[in-house]
This record gives sequence, structure tokens and C-alpha cells, in this order.
Amino acid sequence: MPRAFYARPTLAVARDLLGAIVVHETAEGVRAARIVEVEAYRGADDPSSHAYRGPTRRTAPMFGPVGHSYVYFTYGMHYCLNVVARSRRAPAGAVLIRGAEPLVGVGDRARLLAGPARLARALGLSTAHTALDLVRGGPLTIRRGTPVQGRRVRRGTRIGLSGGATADAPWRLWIEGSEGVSRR
DNA sequence: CACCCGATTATCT
DNA sequence: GATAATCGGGTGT
Repeated sequence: MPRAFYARPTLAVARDLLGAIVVHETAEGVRAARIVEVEAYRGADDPSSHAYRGPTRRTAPMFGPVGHSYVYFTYGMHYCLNVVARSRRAPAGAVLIRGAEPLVGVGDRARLLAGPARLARALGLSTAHTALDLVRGGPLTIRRGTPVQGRRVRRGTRIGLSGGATADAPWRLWIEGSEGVSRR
């Protein structure tokens, strides 16, 4: 995807990432999956976002160039993949990749890609892969995939939030009926 | 099916 | 010292 793809409002980018393909070229081989569930996170106007309180060492990528990765570690054992995306005006924003369907090198069970932590694990991602440029070459890229067709895009509230003014915002998007979507 | 809890550690207050 | 954009296993209904 070109840089301009990510330089749009975070929610719009989130929508258009549905159907796109995440590709990770590891030492052992290529792993790839088709994105079927995402969540948009903004900045100072979104209390549920890691970027809400301004940049820190961990969240710096959310304030950095669009089209880069933001991988964070949480609950002492899980990694989650985000893609930095925001309009020109917004200082921060990213799309959490929550679910995907298996394509290459990740087995054939969609359940192993349902949920952000399982997805990151299946793709072999860790904090070593944060702040990587997904547009210019590198081990991690996102490519145009099968556009969403024949299936409806559903919207709902983001999962796992602890409250805040934007907790009810319908910024979780997924492809209806797809395997690889969490909490069906 | 709904709820509850433990695992395990980086990050922030 | 508390918390967390999670997951899987357990209990009870």
C-alpha cells in the first residue's frame, strides 16, 4: 500500500484494511494472512488509546510516520500489531489488527488468528517489529488483498476497554461471518 | 453460555 | 505499586 493510503482518517484506513494482506517474511519463510477485523485508536481525544496521554518510549510510533508498525507487549505475555494511520491534522493514531484468515505459513485454522495476540503470535511478531516501515521494503508489509465483497462490514464498540468518553464509539470493524473474527 | 481468574512483565504513577 | 487494546482454562447455570 502506498504512503498516502495511511495518511487518511484512522477510521477510514481501518475500514480499508479489511481484506488487505499482512505479510511477514521470517527467517523460516513467509507468513501471510487476510485481515478481517480491526479497531481504530486515535490520540488526545480518545481516552482508550495508548496515545491519549502523549508520546512515551513505547507509544512513540503512534506519533511517528504513517505506514509504520506499532507493536506493543501487554499482560506479560502478549504482543499486538497496529498500523500507524491518521489524517494530516491528527498528531497520533493507529489501527489495531485484531483478526485475520490464514493464507501462507500460519496453518489453516482461522481460530489461531482470531484476536490480536494470537494473530501476532501466528505471524511471528514481537516488539522487535515495532516502528518498521510497511511501505518501503522490509520484513513486514501490507498488500492489497481480496476486497470485501459479498459480505457486509459490521461496526461495533472496541473490545477490552476500561471506560472513557470514547468507549462507546463504534470503532471496531469486521467482515461479517468471517472466520478469524474474535468474540463472535 | 456467562462469568471469573491466573499467567507474567513493560510501562507509567 | 497498579494497571493492562489478552487468552485459555475453570466453574457454575
